Amino acid sequence: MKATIYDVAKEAGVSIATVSLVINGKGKISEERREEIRQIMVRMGYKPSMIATALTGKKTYAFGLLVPDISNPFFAEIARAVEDEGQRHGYSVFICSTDNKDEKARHYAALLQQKNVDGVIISTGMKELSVLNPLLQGGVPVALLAREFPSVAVPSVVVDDYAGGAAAAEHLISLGHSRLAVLAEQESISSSRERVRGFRQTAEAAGVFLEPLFVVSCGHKDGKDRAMELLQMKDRPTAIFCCNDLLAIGALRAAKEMGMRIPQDCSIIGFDDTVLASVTDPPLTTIAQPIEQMGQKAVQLLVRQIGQPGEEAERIVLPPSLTIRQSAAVPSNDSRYNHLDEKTSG
Amino acid sequence: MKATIYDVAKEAGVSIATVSLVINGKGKISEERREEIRQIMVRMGYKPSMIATALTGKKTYAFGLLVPDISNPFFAEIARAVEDEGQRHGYSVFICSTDNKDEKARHYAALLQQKNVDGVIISTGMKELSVLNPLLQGGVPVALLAREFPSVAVPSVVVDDYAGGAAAAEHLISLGHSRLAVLAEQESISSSRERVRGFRQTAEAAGVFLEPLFVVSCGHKDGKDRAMELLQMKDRPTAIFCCNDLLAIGALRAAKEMGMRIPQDCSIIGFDDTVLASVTDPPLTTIAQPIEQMGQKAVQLLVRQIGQPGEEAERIVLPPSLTIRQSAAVPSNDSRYNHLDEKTSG
DNA sequence: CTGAAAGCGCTTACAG
DNA sequence: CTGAAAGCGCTTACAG
Repeated sequence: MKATIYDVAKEAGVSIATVSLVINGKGKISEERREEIRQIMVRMGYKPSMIATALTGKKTYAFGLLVPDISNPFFAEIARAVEDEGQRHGYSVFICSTDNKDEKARHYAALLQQKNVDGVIISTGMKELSVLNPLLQGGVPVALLAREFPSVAVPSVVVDDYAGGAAAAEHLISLGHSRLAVLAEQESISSSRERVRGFRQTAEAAGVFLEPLFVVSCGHKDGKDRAMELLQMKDRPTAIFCCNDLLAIGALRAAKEMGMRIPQDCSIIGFDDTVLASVTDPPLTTIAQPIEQMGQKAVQLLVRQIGQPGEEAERIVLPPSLTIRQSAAVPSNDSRYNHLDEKTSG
Repeated sequence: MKATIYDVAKEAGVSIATVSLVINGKGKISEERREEIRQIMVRMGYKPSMIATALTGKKTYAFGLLVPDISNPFFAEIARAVEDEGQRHGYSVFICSTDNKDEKARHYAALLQQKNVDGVIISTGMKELSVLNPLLQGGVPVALLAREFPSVAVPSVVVDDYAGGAAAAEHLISLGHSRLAVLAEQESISSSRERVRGFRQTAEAAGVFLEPLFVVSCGHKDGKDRAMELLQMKDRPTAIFCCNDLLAIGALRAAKEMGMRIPQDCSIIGFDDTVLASVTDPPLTTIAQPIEQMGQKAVQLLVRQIGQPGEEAERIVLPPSLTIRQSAAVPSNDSRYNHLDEKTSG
């Protein structure tokens, strides 16, 4: 069997208390003894059992990461950042894919509590408070990542969605577009609403108003269909702002199926800047989220909370940035799809 | 604080032993008492602490998943499959990205052992046995997923790499290609070697021999560069078999940068069939791995081992399948890139 | 049918 | 400078 603290104590001819003290670098023990015991530990291949350590009231050095789906590239990248930063602070992470279902989220939250995790990072959408509340009441530190829940004071890190939407609008308008459309996520997703709001207000400030019919929200799978409807309207938009890259890819496909060329016949701009964006054809111009930084900040918030519970809930807002690739360009008038008047800027 | 078994015992007026028995559905306890105690548990919101449970010699209901990088779509999809099947059996999973570095793998392996996980699924490349051995010697159940380590008897699930390579060759040859190239992964990756072997032998059996210069192995980042070199050779290949989708994407880019059209000027075929494959332009024809099934089988192997240690190490080989999209086609002679004799079949 | 007691592998006051 | 003892929240024989 694996060596326990008793084995090394016996081997060293001391009590387990002494061994415990050297493990934790505590107490006043002669440096010689300390070193001697350390040697014995490595010789015996002794590693303290973290579960015993945890039972004794200390931490489990594990936390949970709730995401909609770990196989979604955005969350996979988030997970990597969280894992690395967690590791840096000594934590392991449990992955929990919820498919954005409150029920699954609740189930995972309860499970994580039973496992006595030191905290949980929530990056999944939640309709109800019923997933957050048990955690909060159980005194489990929580940090929100790329998600918010207005009514509760929980530390969170988000990208400035409004600014992201604004940047998209600015780019499109500077390119000379004036018939703008938006492919949004479900109404319930606050980040998506903010992106649309930023996009709309910035466009309007520039004198470009969004046709109500041109702003549509999509479910998980119907991005392509919605985009196609958009592109089939008369006086169709010359540019589409998509609230995430997956949606943008749907739009790309819709356009391709209709025989349109991107960006000549229609500009498309995405949001997130995951691997996918660099791989599509054409590569996506998109609003980049600082994914790595977001993951890092989230675990830092969580770790701070674990260290000093009851701290004030900080809210970190990170700036997005525009990544220009090739899916957005100056609108052209010579395409067979542009049979309408276009006020092309300079 | 959270309720403990003592709290519910007191509330129910029984001993903690009795409560424990009803928790575990053991012992002979009158159905009324049992039910009464159950009610009390739900009323008090009592959930047994899994860490105490684990200390008592039972399981932690957690296992580790070692992958090169969770943000790599292939492994992200693997992780999702593993998570779901794990969940189905009552296990949570720790993610561990190793970047294919033995040192990181060893570190994670040791950590997982300290955390007393019930097992670990290894899906990361390892150069040395030094990562596997401590686990094996520590009696930690292990299952290999999409990776093998010849010299040790560990349950594993892999795709039939040879057959995958063969399928790629068959497809390309049936399309009429005769100047075939291969973009392989590092020599050390056994699955890649097998794919190349299957590809080569099948081609040769059909009378098509691979130019030695046309078989190159790439590191993590230089797929595009290697592909470009390939495409710049005189008598350049008309088709490239890439040992994973990422490499194929590199080849796609190389071709695009050189002004070549895919598949008209060169056919490209990948391996894996992750999300990426369906998003590129043109969408990738690729050899699909049954990712979900692989993940499921791996956890089943692991769970079986946890249940009955010392079982014989089973090796499960799953068949790959060809997913035809648009990156491979009949070689054309009219391209400016095809200035050379081509024996185009039928 | 149910309780007392030991034990899992640690940590932490408390003595000395 | 170091040890004896209690305790973390459970499970498991062993009695009765």
